Amino acid sequence: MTITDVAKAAGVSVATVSKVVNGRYGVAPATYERVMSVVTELGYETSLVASSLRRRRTNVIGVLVTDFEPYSAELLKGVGAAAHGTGYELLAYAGWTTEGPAVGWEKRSLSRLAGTLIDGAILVTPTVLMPDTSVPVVAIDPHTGRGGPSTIDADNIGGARAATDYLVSIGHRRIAHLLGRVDLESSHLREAGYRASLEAAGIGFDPGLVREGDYRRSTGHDSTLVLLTGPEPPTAIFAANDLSALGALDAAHELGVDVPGQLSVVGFDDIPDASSVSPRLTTVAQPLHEMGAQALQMLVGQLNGDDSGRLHHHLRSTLVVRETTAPPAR
Amino acid sequence: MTITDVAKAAGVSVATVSKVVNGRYGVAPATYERVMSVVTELGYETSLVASSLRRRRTNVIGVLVTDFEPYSAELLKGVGAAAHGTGYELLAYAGWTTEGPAVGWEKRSLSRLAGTLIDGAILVTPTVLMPDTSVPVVAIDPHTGRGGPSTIDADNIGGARAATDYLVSIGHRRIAHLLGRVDLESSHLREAGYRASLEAAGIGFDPGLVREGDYRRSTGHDSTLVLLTGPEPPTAIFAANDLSALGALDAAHELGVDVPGQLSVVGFDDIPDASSVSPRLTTVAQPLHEMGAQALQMLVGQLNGDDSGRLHHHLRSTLVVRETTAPPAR
DNA sequence: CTGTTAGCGCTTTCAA
DNA sequence: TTGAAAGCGCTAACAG
Repeated sequence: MTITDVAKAAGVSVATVSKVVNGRYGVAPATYERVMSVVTELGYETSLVASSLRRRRTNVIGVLVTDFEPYSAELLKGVGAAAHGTGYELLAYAGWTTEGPAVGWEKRSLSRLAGTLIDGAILVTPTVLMPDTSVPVVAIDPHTGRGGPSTIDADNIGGARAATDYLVSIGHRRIAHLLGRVDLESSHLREAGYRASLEAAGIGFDPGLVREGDYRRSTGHDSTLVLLTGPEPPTAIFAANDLSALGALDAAHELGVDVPGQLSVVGFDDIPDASSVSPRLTTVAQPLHEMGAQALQMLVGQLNGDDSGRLHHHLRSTLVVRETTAPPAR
Repeated sequence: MTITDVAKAAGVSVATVSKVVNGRYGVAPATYERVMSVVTELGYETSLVASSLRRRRTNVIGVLVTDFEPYSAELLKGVGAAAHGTGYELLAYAGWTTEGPAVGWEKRSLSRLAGTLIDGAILVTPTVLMPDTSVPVVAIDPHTGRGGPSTIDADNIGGARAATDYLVSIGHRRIAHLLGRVDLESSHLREAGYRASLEAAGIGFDPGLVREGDYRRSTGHDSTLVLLTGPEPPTAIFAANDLSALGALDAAHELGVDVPGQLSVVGFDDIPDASSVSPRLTTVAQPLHEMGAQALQMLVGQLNGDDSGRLHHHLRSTLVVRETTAPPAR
């Protein structure tokens, strides 16, 4: 079902059909009617691909993610809600298909889509700096806070500080940390918050208590297994995100370690699963919906030419105490 | 940054670059190296749009949704998880931008994307029957169970029956129902389950207790307001989905009606919000992740030519009793 | 082994 | 008011 089929059926040229479909001037009313009736009868819709190749704008905004996991799904809801009434449609693209290295996926995705399919992009957790992009871009939880595109993130260092402070306040001294993805700024900031808290409490930093977490459930699981079976296991774990915290919970369960009786666990993000697992996860909440919504608003602003320059929005993060934290067993 | 730029920089023809990039035979090693070095230096990636226009396959599967709301986001996670390792990339498209009628949105989206951008599509809650599609299609929670494409859904009638049976079992007699989207089969089935339960319990059907819910929070809210301020308010509400159930909770809260003390509420779907609101929502859980995963597997099967014909998978739904249900006040 | 050419579906000048 | 033709970026058939 192409424009050529419609043109043939209506007995006019392809160009005329294009004009009718796009509401251009210079078409006789009778012709307009005839073409339109054929269009509705055949159910023709202009191909996004073909028209985007020729045209400048598509009115489609791309949300580029590595994967559709809980974190990006939450952001997506926020982006989606904010997109209503803006006249833009949304296209979410998961561009990392296990082949090749994850680092740089957003460059590939953006190159493949920008300039043609999408008018602008929201990059979720991009891993590299992209100085020159062909379309407006807003990054959520980016590699680095400055120099690149406009960014949105939550208070990573403050959130991590609050989480660790809380663990200290209820009596923990041996507090482990599961690192995030080392290619993301958020990961370093959360570690920094963790360290700052220990230092403020006068607790010496023990490198043996810091392990990779990678923001992934399986990695969190594996590292926790190592931690708990070591000579001097921690009494609490602060994981750089909820997914790896859930992995820690998995490992504790596997070893028969009671949470929070023998081990406290704190995550970061507050994805939906955090409040539905049992026991419910204590975590640092980021306003994910709002972050998505603000990203969309910033991008639409840029697309509409509100030249407000590079923006960097920092949203608040708040500790949510649930059921995976308790004073250490003595 | 187009293929022409690369060709120019490498001093070869566009066709040669294409061959190198796509790993075709018939390129001298020296040429290959030179072109490749230019490609990496310039960071060139082939445009998905342009290549899809010319080529047959794109290795991209489209997930077509009206909107990124909790229900479709959960499905998306399941689809995403199942897509790993299949060699397909995922593209989720939200095609309904408030302009024009919602009914038929999937036809428009599919026409715009199919044949060029995507090799196959997963349609989430499609509203019309689509007899002839240009690409393989799997529908989740479709308009109608038979005759169209392959489908996935959960036990709607059994779930609704279980929900209403439970309300009856704890003593409710005046049980209202918030309808779903009338263009979806699931909505009718859930109403049928509700009615069957009433009949089995010997409770007369009262049309005044059935109101529109539309699967939306705001509609659920409005209808509940009407219900609760009427002459003979219900003691329980079975909403056709969680979103409208949350709307009912909003309304009850607004009127100072205690849930579950003065009003019981049951939803359907078990979206993440159901277990994180307060009080936590009693609901009928659908295995959303699994539904998404199965949809992807079915579609990949079709794309790979496993001609197993039209499939119709029915998954189980289970009542999850939480905190919004209690015996009626006397 | 390399380049020329045609064409995917569409929009947009520009002539007729 | 209409249509012919060029071209968006790319791939594939075919010459050279």
